[in-house]
Amino acid sequence: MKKQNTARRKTAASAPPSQVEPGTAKAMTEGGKSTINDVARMAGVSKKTVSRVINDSPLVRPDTRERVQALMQQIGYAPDPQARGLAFRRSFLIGLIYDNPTAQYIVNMQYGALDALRNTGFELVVHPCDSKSEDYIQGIRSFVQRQKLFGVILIPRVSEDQDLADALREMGCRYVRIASIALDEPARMLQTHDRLAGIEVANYLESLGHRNLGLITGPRRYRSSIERGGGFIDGLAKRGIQLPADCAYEGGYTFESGVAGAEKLLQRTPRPTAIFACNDEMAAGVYKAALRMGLSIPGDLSVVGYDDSPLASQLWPALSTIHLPIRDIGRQAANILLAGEPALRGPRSPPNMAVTPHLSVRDSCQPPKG
Amino acid sequence: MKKQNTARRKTAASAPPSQVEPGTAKAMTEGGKSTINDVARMAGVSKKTVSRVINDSPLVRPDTRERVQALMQQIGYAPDPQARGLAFRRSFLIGLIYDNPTAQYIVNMQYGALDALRNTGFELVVHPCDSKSEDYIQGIRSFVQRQKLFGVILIPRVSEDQDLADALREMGCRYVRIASIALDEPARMLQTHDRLAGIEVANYLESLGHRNLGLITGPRRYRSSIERGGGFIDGLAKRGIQLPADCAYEGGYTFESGVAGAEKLLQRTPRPTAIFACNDEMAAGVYKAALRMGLSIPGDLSVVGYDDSPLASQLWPALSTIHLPIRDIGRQAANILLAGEPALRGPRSPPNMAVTPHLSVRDSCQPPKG
DNA sequence: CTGAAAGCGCTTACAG
DNA sequence: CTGAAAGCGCTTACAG
Repeated sequence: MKKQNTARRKTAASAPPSQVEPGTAKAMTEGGKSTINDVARMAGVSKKTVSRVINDSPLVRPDTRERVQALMQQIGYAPDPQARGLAFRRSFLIGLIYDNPTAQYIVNMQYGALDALRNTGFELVVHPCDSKSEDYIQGIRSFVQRQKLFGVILIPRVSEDQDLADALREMGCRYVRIASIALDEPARMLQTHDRLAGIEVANYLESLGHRNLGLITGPRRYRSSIERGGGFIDGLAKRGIQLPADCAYEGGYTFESGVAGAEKLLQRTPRPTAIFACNDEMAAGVYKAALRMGLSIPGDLSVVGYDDSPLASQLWPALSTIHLPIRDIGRQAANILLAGEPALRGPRSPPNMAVTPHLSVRDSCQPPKG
Repeated sequence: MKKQNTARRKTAASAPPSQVEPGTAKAMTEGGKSTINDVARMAGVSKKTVSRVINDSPLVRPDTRERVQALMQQIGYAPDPQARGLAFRRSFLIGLIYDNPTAQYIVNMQYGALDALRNTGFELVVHPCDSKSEDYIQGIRSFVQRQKLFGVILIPRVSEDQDLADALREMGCRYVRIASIALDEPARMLQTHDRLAGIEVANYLESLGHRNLGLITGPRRYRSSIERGGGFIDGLAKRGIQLPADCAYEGGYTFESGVAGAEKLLQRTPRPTAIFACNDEMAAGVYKAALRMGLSIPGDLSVVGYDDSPLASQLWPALSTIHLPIRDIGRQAANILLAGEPALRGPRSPPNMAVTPHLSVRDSCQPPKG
């Protein structure tokens, strides 16, 4: 057997890649996909050696590795993720866990994660959930265990739940949390720095000359809301403007809450000349309230949103808003999860760099009248 | 061995479910998940019998089945999808394949599919693609084969590609096509009847008194565009109104194309008093163009959209639009895929009923002036 | 650096 | 109706 292997090896090594023995080549083309056994037989090595090549083990002679790799390439062999997973006791699936944010956010995050996963042999499994439900962590737990997930990506608001993170860690499940501040160790975090963006909005509106400002935040239980609104308030304070308590309204990140918030804020005397809504949906609500009251944007009221969703450029006038590179965030999150994974096949996606939100200026702001 | 099994069986059968032998129970709790072997041992049957219970084979005595089922329930046993998949030569994954429609559409479709998949042991893997790219079918082909997908759900525009459907059929991969008309046999189709919706819009606007109408369609290569626009034209014709050729504009389902289309249409004499845009994004573009020209909605111009995206209710005035039960469509599509699958675990989702779009009337239309 | 044996947790023939 | 054997396509110890 060993002799035969050696003999075959020589044949294969001296022959150009296109001249594989016809019989063997046929055996693999007709039955559908080829297996590790086909590769081993054709390369004249044991399947264990092929396995080592697949998994980038250093314990393979360079020329053996090259030969096997060329052969795999040639016959289009790719290891079966299920078989590999069964032996590894884990799958090659990555879960994307989220709780009801905006559709555009989710879809872009998916695109980004898939950018990083392309040609790695990993796939993305989506798992929406309801973080307000009593037993949602149990649902995630069984999802992770049943599928033996390689890891999960956590999006706000679930990413902010420490109980969930603890549960995952206890189960030995890798995870990355996408959140506005560092809630976890760096290897498990991707920060979006929402506070900086809030400060930038404050600076922008102050520099336009606005002194009477309004703020519509998201729900208090969202860390992002606290950071965005807090950054705004701090930014104003640094420039000598104290935002009165009745100039901040707690919204719910929904269109309707934006309408309600604007109606409340615009009744105040003096009337605010600019409003920062902590997401675009609420900013659209501000548009509705203002237009209904006969106020023009930006003539009578400047508005700034957050997210740069498609909505922002589809409103009229187009909304100035904080742009978040969500797709890139998704890519980086998946990258962090895969970092140091030897079983990776194919090229890696570009390296990670700090994520920074920035203001995208459109047509919804101008200096206040008079 | 056989005797021992019989003896054990009696013990287990006579003991209440809560009194499993401590030793055995412990063996399964400590090591993490229990396997088919644990269940077999504890139930005093062979693993093959347990397998039969799992797969709902009729070749099991009712009382044996019940006993095994109770035990599985009690110890929280669930078969490993990877091992099962390896033996079955297919996975328990369902692919959602789509090409760039609106985010809300995709996300709702995912929710719907997951509604049907909940507690079935199947998971949803997302796979966006680019149907304009030369080799996108090859990409899908390798995705399907690599993951040995159980089946795929095809969303417009990829669902309309006959080459893709042929490729999947040839590979023996189940699929469901979501499309406006019957492109395939019923077991592989879910119709959305876009033509009916187009007719409904025509009837509605005609009944309000509009006689000068404008139409902004999607791209010609989208079947949905042809159906929506065609239905509109036919509906008008049935009521005695011929839509002049220069009153129909081919858009691209994008905001910008809506702006461009409206600008073109509104230059015409007599000016249209109502415009039907074949999706909400383009309708938002019509808003922008009209407002910029100083026309009020609905005072000077009535507008109808299609999709009932969040955008529709966030515009001001709120947009009247065709509502599509997308989540339900997703659920039904997954249901069709799973139909007749014996390996299903857990309760099925509600049965399928015809999907019908309907007009959701809001504030963007009124009778024409004068 | 390389390989033969055993095993991951299930299932499909094949017997009874 | 039930079970023992072999196998799905990989990997992990264990030898050499």
